Amino acid sequence: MVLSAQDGKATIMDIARAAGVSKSTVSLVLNNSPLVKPLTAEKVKNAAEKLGYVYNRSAASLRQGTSNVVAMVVNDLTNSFFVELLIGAERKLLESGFITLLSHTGEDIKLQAQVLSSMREQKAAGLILCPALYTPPELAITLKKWGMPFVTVMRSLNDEESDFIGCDNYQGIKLATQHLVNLGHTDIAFIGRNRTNSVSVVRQDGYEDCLRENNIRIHSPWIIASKISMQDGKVAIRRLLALKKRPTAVVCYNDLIAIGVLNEIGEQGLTAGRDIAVVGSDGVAMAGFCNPPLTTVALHSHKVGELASQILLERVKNPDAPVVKQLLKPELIVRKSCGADIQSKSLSPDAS
Amino acid sequence: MVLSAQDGKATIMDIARAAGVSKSTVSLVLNNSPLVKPLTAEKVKNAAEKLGYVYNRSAASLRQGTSNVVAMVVNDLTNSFFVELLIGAERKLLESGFITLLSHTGEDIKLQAQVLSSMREQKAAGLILCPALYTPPELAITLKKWGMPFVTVMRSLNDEESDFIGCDNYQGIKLATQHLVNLGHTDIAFIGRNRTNSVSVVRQDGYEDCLRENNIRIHSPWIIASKISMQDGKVAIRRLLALKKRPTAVVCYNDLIAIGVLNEIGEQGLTAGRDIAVVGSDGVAMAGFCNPPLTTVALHSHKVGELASQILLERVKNPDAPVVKQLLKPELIVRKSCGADIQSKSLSPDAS
DNA sequence: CTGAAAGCGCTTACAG
DNA sequence: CTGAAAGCGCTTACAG
Repeated sequence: MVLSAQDGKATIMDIARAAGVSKSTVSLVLNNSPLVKPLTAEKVKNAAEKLGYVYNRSAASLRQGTSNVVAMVVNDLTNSFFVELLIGAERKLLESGFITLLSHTGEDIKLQAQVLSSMREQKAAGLILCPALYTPPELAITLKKWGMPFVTVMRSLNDEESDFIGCDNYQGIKLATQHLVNLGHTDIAFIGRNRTNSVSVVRQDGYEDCLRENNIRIHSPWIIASKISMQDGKVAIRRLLALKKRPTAVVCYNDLIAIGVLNEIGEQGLTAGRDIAVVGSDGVAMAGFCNPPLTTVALHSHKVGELASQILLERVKNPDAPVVKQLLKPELIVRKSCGADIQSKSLSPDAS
Repeated sequence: MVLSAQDGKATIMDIARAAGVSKSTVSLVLNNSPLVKPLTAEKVKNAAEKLGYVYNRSAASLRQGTSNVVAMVVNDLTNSFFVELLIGAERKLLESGFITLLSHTGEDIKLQAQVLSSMREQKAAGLILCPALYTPPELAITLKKWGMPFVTVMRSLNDEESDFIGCDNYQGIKLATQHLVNLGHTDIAFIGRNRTNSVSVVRQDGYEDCLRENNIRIHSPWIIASKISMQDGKVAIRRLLALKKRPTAVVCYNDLIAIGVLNEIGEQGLTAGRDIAVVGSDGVAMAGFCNPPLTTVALHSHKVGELASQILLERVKNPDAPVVKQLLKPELIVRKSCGADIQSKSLSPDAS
C-alpha cells in the first residue's frame, strides 16, 4: 500500500474525488450506512485506505453536537474495587465504539465539579459517576439541566429519577456478620463507621440489624469510625486490640480497611482467624492474596462497571426509557481470616 | 444569577451581541488573551456567565487541528503500580488544562493498536504510553508519522528518538539482591524470568550481576519464569519450596508477584523473613500492608506519572526540543519480609 | 441509491 | 485594542 504524502491529512472531499462520488456518499459509507450500494462503498473504502484517511471526530462532534467519548469520574482509584470497576466499564464502552475520558477526584468535590464542567465542554455523550463523598444531591439536577445522560455507581445521589447501579450493601454486610455469628462469635466489632457516607450508614445498619436478629447486644465501643484506607484500618484495629474487653471478631467496612486490619494483627504477632476473626467487603482481587486470605463479600466490581456502561448507553439512546435502579447481589467468599477453616478442622474426626 | 432558557446553548455570537463586541473579541477573552482591554474582557465574561455559555471544544478542536485531551494507554491496571502512575499523570495533566483519555490494553497489542487509532481520530494532543508486552518497535515510527507527540513510560520502544521515562530497573533489583546478600544469604532465587520482556531481562541481569559481584554462583533452577500476577507468583514459589535444595531468599520481579509469594508462604505455614526472605520491586502502597510487610524497591510511581505528563506537555509545545530519556533512581525500603528486623534483633544485646 | 448546499461554533490572520 | 471574513471537516435534510 502506497501512502500519500498527505497521510492523515486527507478529508472526505479528497476521498470523494478519488472515488468519483460526492462527499455525502463518502460520509454515509464511513458511517456504514446501508443506503449505499456495496460496490460504491467498496470503492470509497479503498480510496480512503489509499489516501491514509483519518476520520476527524472533532468535525463530526461539532456537527452532531455530541461525541463518542464517555466520561468516567471516579472517587478513589487507590481502592482497587473502583479500578476493577473502571476496567470493566472501559472495556465495555470500547466494544460499543466509545472511548473513556477519565478523571480521578480523590473524594474532592471541588475537583469533581471542575472535571464535570470540563467533560461537558468535551460534549461527552454520557457520564459514569462514582460520586465523591459529600457530593451535594443537587448535582443530579445540574447534570440533567446540562442534558448529560449519566448513571451513578456504588453511591447514589438520592435522586429518584436517575439511573443507579450499586450493590446490596445491607445484605452484603449482613451476610458477613451472620457468617461470624454462625462461627460462634458474639463479640463482633465494626470498623468504618461514617454517618455522612450513606454506604457506611447502610453497612453499619446491616451489621447492627444482624446482631439484633441474633439477640446479640450492640456494644458501641466496638463500632469504630474510620476513613477508608489501609492505614486507617490499621489504626482502628489497634484501638480495638487495646481495649480491656476485646471483640473476638471484626467486620470491616471494606477490603481496603480489612487489609490494614490484617496487617496490624500480624504486626502484633497475632493470627487473624485464630486469635481474632476478620471479614471485609467488596471482594477485590487482592483479598484472596492476603495473609491469611481475607473472607469477604464479593460485590462484583467488573460486573458493576459493565452494567453501568450498558445502562448508560441505553440511556443515551433512549432518554425516556424507565429509570434503572439495580443492586447486585453480594456473595460471601469464605477464606481463612474468619477462622472458618480452623473451626471445621477442630470439628473433624482427624483433628490433631 | 438568572439562567437563560437556552442555558448551555449560547454561542460566542450570542455573547458578542450581549456584550456589544465582535465574536473575535469574545474568542480572545475566552482564551485569556492579554490583547483585550480588561474592561472589555469583564463585560464579555459577565455576558458569558449570564447566558450560561459553555465552551465548545469540538469546534475549537476542529478549527485548531488539535485538542486538549491527552491519551493515556496503559498495559495493566490490575497492577497498582500503573494505577498510581495513572493517578499522578492524570492529576498533573488536569492542572495543565488537559483531560485524560484512558485505555487499558491488558497487554493486548491488537487492542492497543485499535485504541491508538481511535485516539488519533480524537486528535489527542499527545500520548502517554505504557506499551503492552511484545509491542512491535515500529510503533514509534507509526506514532511519529501520525505526528502524535508521545512519551513511553516504564517500557521503552527501543527508539533513540523518542522520550522515555522509566526507572533504573537494573540498579533497583541490584539494591534488593545486595540487601539479601548483606543479610547473609547466598541461596537467592529470582521469580519473574521472561526473556521477551525487556524489563524482566534487565531485572534478571541486575540480580545475576549482583550475585556474580559477590562471588555467588548462579543456580539456574532458582530462576523461575513467571507471568506478572499474584497467582503466578504463588505458583512459582510453590515450585521453589518443593525443591530438595531450597533457596533461603527470593527476589521477585515485582510487588505483584511478591504478594503472591508472601501469600503462598503463609499458606504453607511458613513465615517470610524468618523461614525465607522475600523482596519485591516497585514500592506499591499495598507492599507496606502485606503480612509481613514487604521489603521492596520504591520506583516512585506517582513521580513517574507526573514526570511523564510534564515531559509530554513540553514535547507538545516544542517538537524539536532534545529527546528526554530519564530513569528515576530506585530506593530500597526495608520492611520485615526480608528478615532484616529479626537479624538486627538477634545481633542486639537485649535479644532474648 | 447519490449529489448540492447549508451550517455546526470556533480561531486566526488581516486590516484598521 | 477590536472587527469582518474565511474556513476547519464533517452530517443532514432535501431533492432527484
